[in-house]
Amino acid sequence: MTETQPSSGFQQLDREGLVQRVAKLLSKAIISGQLAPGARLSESVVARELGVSRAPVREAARLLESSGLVTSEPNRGFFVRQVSAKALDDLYELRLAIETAVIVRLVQNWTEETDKMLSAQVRELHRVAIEDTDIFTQVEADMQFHRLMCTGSGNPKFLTVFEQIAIETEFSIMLIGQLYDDPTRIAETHEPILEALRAQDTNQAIEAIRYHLSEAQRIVTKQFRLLEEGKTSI
Amino acid sequence: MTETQPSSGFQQLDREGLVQRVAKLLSKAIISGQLAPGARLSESVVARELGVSRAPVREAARLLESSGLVTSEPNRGFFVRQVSAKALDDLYELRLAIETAVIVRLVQNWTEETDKMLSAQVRELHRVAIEDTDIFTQVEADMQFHRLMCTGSGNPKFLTVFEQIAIETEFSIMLIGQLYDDPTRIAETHEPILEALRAQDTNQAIEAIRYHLSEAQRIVTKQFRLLEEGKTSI
DNA sequence: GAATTGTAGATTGTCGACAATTTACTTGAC
DNA sequence: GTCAAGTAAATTGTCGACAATCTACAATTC
Repeated sequence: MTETQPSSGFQQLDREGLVQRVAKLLSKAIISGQLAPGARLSESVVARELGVSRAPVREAARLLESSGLVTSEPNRGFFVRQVSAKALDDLYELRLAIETAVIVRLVQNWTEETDKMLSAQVRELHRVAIEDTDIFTQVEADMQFHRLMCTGSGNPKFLTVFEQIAIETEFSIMLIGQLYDDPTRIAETHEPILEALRAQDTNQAIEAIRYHLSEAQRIVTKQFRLLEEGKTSI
Repeated sequence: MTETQPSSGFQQLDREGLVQRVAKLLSKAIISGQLAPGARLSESVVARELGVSRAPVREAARLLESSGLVTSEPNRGFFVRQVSAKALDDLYELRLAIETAVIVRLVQNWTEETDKMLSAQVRELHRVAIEDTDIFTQVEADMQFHRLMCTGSGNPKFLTVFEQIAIETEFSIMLIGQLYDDPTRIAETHEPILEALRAQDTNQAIEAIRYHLSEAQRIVTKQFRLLEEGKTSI
């Protein structure tokens, strides 16, 4: 309707506003650990630093608040979220609930398309495990697999919730610093999930995701509790 | 630490900022149907109407966006969310996933306190069903029961997600206008849930919530699809 | 007449300034 | 020395104004 042009593959150029750019920068800064948990997020400082006014910074901060990276107290401002081991456990419990439901639907809605995407992502997981040692890339690839599952489920609400979970998970993992002793091991625990899905075996897929998540949780929380012993709160 | 006073039950007075008040007003306006779905949410109009500047209105709108009541398009502004029958189905599916997980934990964490709260809420449900015919009150009471379940689960993440679900559900129900043919019937389907929880019977509780939600969904979507036939989109 | 281009009005995006509130420090009383 | 009250600096909350962008309609071309 709107596009009647011959359309010679022009790629949509960045139409994202200042707010989203600020939000992206801030979340990178937080996730990468430049801004320590609990640290005050001064509007004026951030604004000055980025060369913008406070208004877009405020909006970006509100955005991050809704995605769980920062908290806000009235008349006191924004703070980088504190994460506790308990919160991490809670997060994984929520994640299991969501992803279990996702799998049920995913088996119903299984398509060639989804199969391809997930297979490719498993290969990607192995690639980054071998080639790349950057934690951020590894975690991102891991999350992308689960994100694709949500997308394939056909229920966009699942993706919405997962997006929040993903941000918070990444945040926590980045805090720990080094995550996987053996990245290929994580890549491998994704395979049983995909196989069970392909075989349309819901129960086995659920079992596989349960194992995968509990493995991830075990590794993460172990590291995390180690960290917590040092500091009073992380 | 901060409270060393004798503390003779002073109720915390409104320390909520202008933003939250605007947000509350807007969401009331949206949920009550004053602002039709799809309608533009003009910042200047709202600001003028409420006698405030645009800044707090913008922030409030962003808040509502994160809770799913409004959507935003860059450089075009905010719009009241459109709801479809499909979206409602998706919402109930998500809700089932969450509440099932909540029940599992709730059985583990069962306390006298929780028992009391839920019992009282069931009584409240019956009360509003008989005395009050106001839909908003009825739906609010219904939601409160489920909110209490989330609180009692001990996992605050569940409550966070449910809060969003609740807002969107209330929104959809208000759109329909008249919801329950028989409000006492809805009140009654809460009882088996509570009984199963009290008996620490996880499976039966899950079965009960599944029945309750599918009942609710059936009623809501039936009404909804009826409405959708009239208008092209609601 | 249909489609494209140009233009005016309205709306959102961003800004700098002022008011309200909090925080950190100093002062004073016991 | 400890606690309370008072005060100044810093920070957030709100505002009105200007710039960038979109929308709708008029003018122009084929």
